[in-house]
Amino acid sequence: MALRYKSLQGTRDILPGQSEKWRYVTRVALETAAACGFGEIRIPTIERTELFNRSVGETTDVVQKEMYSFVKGDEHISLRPEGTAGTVRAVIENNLLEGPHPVKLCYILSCFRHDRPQAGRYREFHQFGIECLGSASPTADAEVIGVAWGLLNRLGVKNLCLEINSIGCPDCRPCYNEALKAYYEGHRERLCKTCNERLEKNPLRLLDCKEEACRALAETAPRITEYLCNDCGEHFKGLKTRLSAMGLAFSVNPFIVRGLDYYTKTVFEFISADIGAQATVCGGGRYDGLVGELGGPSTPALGFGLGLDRLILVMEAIGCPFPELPSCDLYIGSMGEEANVKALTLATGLRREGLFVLCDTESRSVKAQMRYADKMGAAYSCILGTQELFDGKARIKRMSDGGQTELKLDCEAFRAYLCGEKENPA
RNA sequence: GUGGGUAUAGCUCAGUUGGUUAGAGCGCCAGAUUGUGGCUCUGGAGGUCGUGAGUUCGAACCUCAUUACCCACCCCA
Repeated sequence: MALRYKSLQGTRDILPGQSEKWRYVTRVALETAAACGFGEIRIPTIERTELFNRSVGETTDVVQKEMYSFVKGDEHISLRPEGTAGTVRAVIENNLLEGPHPVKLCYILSCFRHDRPQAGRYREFHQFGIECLGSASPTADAEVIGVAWGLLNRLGVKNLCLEINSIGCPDCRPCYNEALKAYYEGHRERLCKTCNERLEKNPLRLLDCKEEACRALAETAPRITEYLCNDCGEHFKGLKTRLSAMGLAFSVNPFIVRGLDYYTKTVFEFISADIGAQATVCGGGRYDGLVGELGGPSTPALGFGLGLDRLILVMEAIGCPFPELPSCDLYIGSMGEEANVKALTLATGLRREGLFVLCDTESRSVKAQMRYADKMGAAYSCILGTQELFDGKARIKRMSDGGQTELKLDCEAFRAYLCGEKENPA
């Protein structure tokens, strides 16, 4: 069959069977955040393009080649490529910083980036994120990382590596950049083509190049941890102390730099070995300059984005348990018009009592109806015909062993029987 | 944006050196004497072999192009 319409490249449908996993993961995420005081915020999918240029960074790949942007009237608009920019905009616009500090928010949203899709990378992808604004303390950093850690633990994801780094602040990073440039200048001919270009604009990026030669050079490059100013150094030390005290295993990876321009001081990633090359399940860090940059009061802040698509891939890869699907309590089959109406009214009454009840809509044979009940996984079934209507009684059948019980043909009798059986399964 | 791989039924896949009406398993629908599922048996529906050209007497198979998917680069969640 030639399909007339297909979903766009890099987008996908999440069907029943899969969607329950998403509901479970998002519920646990919001609960975990709520327990640390993060309230849910819902923000628009579209914002002014300028907002992302400003926050994510004019020179980043995300802004330069991955944003879905369009012009409507005289407005330049983009689908959000991440959640932090819109959240910070909302915080400023709604004066949340006038309230108690820190301001703690979380969200579940989809983001859009025009990348080439591959394993764990989609053009529309989903994030759970949290943002904590108004605290400069390493305690805030530890708490934010702790939320991601707590969520992963509750979901049974125990095999991610937490890697942290500090990329300094406007006081100390320029010195480090200079040191990096000086180091690499002497090795230009050994660097790959893109790294030669990166050397001018953003030397930090040379550190996470995957080319063999570049990696070798990165090994002996100056370490940012040795160039941090006193404030950044103390902050990083404070974070490590707190993570250890919380029992979070981490490693310092001096090669973690992030692709968004707004990060300062702490950056971190949770990395999986089970889902292919796109291994970062959660990434985040501090962005002390962003609120001011977007026109708000100068405010230290940090947050993370956690990729739900990748998280669920990891959970499936390592066999994490998901809650069982609700199962059908009763299938009510019927023969003939009158019985069909009776089956529907009985089902309606039982559903009102919270039971999961199916009934026939196709007027199929009894055999076909029973097959259907079996395929739907009904725990009990019953067939209504003229005899049952005449007697005011019907036999209900336990599908697991075929045992039958006669019941009065009314909602209360069925409810009492089914609930009794649920409490004391045979 | 750059590479590599793949494309046959709803799903997973066969399809011999190019040779008649293109196959299996699973799934779906139905039947196996009266109104009862699972196991078994039988039957049915469902494919212009991703799309478009070309080579050939003849193409699912060979060539080219194109699209989509998968994987990797890049980037990041």
